[in-house]
Amino acid sequence: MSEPAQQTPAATPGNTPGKRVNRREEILRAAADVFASQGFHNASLADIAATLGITPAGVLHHFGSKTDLLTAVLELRDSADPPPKGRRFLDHLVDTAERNAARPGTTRLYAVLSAESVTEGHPAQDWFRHRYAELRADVEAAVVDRLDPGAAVPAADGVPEAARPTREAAAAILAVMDGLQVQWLLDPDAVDMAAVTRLVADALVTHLAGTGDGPAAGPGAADRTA
Amino acid sequence: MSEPAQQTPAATPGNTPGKRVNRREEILRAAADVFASQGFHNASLADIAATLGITPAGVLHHFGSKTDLLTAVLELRDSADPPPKGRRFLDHLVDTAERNAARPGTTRLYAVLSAESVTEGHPAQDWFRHRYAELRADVEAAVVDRLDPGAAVPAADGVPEAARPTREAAAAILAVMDGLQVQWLLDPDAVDMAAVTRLVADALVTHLAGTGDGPAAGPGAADRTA
DNA sequence: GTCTATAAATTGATAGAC
DNA sequence: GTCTATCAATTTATAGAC
Repeated sequence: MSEPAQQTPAATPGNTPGKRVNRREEILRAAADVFASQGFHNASLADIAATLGITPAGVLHHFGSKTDLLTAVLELRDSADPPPKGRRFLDHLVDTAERNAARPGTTRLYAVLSAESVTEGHPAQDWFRHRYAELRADVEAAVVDRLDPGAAVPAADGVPEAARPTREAAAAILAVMDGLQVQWLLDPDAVDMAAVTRLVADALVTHLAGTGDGPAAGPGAADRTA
Repeated sequence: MSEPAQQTPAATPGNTPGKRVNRREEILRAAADVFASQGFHNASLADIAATLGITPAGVLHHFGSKTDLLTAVLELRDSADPPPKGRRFLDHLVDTAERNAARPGTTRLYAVLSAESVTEGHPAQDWFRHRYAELRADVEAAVVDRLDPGAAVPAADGVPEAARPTREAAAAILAVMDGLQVQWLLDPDAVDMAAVTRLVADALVTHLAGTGDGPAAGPGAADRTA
C-alpha cells in the first residue's frame, strides 16, 4: 500500500528535460481536480482530457483505464512526507485539519471518494478499507501513549479490538475529521475543523483517563497537549 | 423543508384500492435502494426501472426528471415520526446509530448522498446544507440542556456561533455519526456505531462541564445519561 | 393515468496513425 | 512515446400509444 506501483520514469529519453517534466503527472493532477469536483463515477475522461486539451483516448494511453487512473491518484498521497508516529500523531491530525481548510480541492477529493467507495463494486473500496484500518491502529497508539506515556497498545485481552475503549476513541477521532469535512465543504463558516478535532481529541483523552482505563495519567496532562 | 412538496394522491380515481396501493411509492422505494447501492450520479434510471419491470421512461412519467426523483427520495425521511427535542435528543441519536446498524441500505443511502452532495452543482446540496444547520442547532440544544437542565442556548454574545463550545460539540457529534457510517459500511466488524457515538457524547459533555462552560452541572449527572 | 418506442447526446475503451 | 479517429454501449429525456 505504500510503494508506488507504477514506475515513475525519472527522465524519459525522448523528453526534453525542463520543457515538459512529466505528462503522467500533469494528467494525474488534472484527474485529481476533476475527481474532487465531480466524484469518480460522475467524472468523465472527457472532462479530464479537456483540461489538457487532448481527447479521452489520450488520457487512456497513459493509464489503461479510468479505474487505473483513480488508483494512481489515490497513490499520490503516499508520496508525501510520512506523518509522525506515537504521541505526536494526534497533533499531526489537528494540523492536517487546519491544512485541509486551506485546500478545499484535496479535502473534497477524499471526502467524496471515501464515501463513494462504499457503493457496490467501487474500485477504491479496498484502498479505503485498508487505509482506515491502518489509521485506526495509528491513532489508537497515539491515544494510548498520551494516556500512559511510553506504553504500547495492549494485546488481545479477550474483548475484540473494536470494543477496546482506546480503539473506539481512535475510530471516533477519524470519524469526526471525516464528518466535519462534509459539513465544512457544504458551509465553510459553520464549523472550524481544526478546533473541533482538537476538542474531541482532548475530551476523549480526558474521559478515558477519568474512566480509570489508562493506568495513571492525570487529567491535566492530557488536557493541555492536543 | 418539512412539507412534502409533491402531492400524495391519497387514492387515485382509476386505482383499485388494495390491488396496487401507489405506483409512485413503489418507484420511490426502488429508487432509494438503487441510489443507496450506486450513489446518485452512477445510478441510472434503467437500474431503477428494471427493478419494477418497466422502462426508464416509465419512471420519468411519475417523476419529471432524475433530479426530481432524488428530491422525492430525500423528502421521504421527513415522513417519519418526529424525533424528541431537548435533552432526550442525544439518546435518540444513539438509538439512531443502533438502528442504522440494522439497516445498511438506508445508512448507505445517506452516507453516500451527503458526501456526494458536496460535488459541483449537486441537486441535493441545499437539502443537506439546511439539514446539517438544523441538526447542529437541535443537537446543541440537547447538549446545553444536559449541561444545565432547563437552560436554553444563549443568544449571540460576541463570538460567532461556530466558535461556541456547545455548538462545536454538536457539530462533532453529528460528524462522528457520519464518519462512523463510512468506516462501518466498509468494515462492519471494525466499529460499533452506537457505542462510539455514546462515548463521544459522554466525553464531550463531561469535558464541557469540567471546562467551566456550563454554569453548574456536576460531572456525574452528565456521565450517566447518554 | 401508465407506460413503450425512439431519439440525441455522452460514456469508456479499442485500434491504429504519427 | 503520444495521441486522434472511431466504436459500441449506455445515458436522460421527449413524443406519443394505450
